[in-house]
Amino acid sequence: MKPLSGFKDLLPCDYARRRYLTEGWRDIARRYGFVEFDGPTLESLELYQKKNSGGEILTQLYQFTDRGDRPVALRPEMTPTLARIVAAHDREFAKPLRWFNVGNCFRYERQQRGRLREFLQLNCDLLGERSVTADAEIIALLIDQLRHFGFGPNDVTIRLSDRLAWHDFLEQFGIKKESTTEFLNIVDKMEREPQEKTEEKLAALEHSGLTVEKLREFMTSPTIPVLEPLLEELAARGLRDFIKPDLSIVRGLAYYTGVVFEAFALQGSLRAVAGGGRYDRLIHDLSNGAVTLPAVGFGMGDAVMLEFLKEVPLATQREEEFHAATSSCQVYLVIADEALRPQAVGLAQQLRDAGLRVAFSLASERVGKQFSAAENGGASFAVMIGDEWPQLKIKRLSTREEMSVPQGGLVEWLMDCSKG
RNA sequence: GUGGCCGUAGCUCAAUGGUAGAGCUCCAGGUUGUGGUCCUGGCUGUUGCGGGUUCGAGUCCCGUCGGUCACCCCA
Repeated sequence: MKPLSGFKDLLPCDYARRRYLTEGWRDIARRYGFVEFDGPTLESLELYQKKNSGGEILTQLYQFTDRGDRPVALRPEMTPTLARIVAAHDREFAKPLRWFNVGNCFRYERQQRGRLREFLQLNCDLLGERSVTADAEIIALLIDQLRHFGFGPNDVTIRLSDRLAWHDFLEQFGIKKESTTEFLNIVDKMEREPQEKTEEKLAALEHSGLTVEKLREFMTSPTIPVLEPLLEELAARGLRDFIKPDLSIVRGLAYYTGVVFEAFALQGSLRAVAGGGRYDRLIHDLSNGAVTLPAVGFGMGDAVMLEFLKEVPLATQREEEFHAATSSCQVYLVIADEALRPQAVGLAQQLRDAGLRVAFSLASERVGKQFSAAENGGASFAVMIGDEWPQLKIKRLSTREEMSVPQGGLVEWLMDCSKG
């Protein structure tokens, strides 16, 4: 029996990789004062159909009717759940809210490398602040997440856009509000489609005097006025190198109202590793107008990140250092004389009480095999318990150097070493 | 959801339609207390699954499941 397509069994080595990722996510989110929350994996279908998510994501829902005939869906993303929770508890928290979540999400789509049907996503959201400082804070957090894992401006870039720029543009050319989504879709596909196709689509739209040339001219203009304050603040943080203003980024989700951005991998097979934007109306709409709370946030998926980590040398190196530091065993007790097993387990207990990760052979085994097991488990030290008792021979496995320590001083000796 | 490629031992892969193999891993040894190299030996398969063609199918055909790439879109 295999797991379903798009779902994964996580063996210990897979889970170690996941832990590396999620511990990094949490660490950096907390540096920005973000607190972790969670919500249900299963939600009412209605939460996603209130014209909030919109587009593609609705066709990818894992949806079904539960035993009580309720239409339900596994969450495809965290934002609607967050919006629902925040709308319900609005009065309980001082603003702004800095909330994050690491949770599994589900989308029914064809699996590919970096894309699964169940995946883990980091979500960071800043709620209750309308100004550009919140946008900057969120984007800085996103960049610091990436920097933490060893990615630099040559590995990843934040493509930044703003839907407000497009709203002005639409007005200028007399394109109706109802056609906004359709128009942004054309923009989204422009760089992937031949010009004739774009012209054709544009012609089908009601407008006054808009041409592909004018559209292109607008998109390639050297400065985008609405983005300037945000760019300035990011520059003040020293993060400007990561940013590439790009009006072709419009994002698929319907609820975005202002700034939108995507973190794009420059190395390897170009992919979006994270994405987000401002959604000032979602909470208002979801609560039927009861709560109005501007918000900005982003999501970052584990499947893409774990692939990306393998493609950038510095990122790979950092991950390996993590795994070395968190190996399942630091100290391996080699029981050379089976008669001393009681003393050995006593030592193991002392070492474990002191917080060290300790392993030893459970069966009588040749010394060579025990050293092999020590090596295998990633131990830094092997401690020989044998003829020398009550002296112990300690061997540093990386250098093969050996030293002698009395059994009473072992804990202290190892604690000193593990500090250094 | 659409199209292409792939599926053989735990892993990576061989095998002009004619007896299913190699390397790595793993296990056991290389005389009684030392691991990452070395030497010897050993285990492992309903060739993803189900049909069909054929004297004979891992190989050809159909279906199905899984993987992968592109499209779509995105985490």
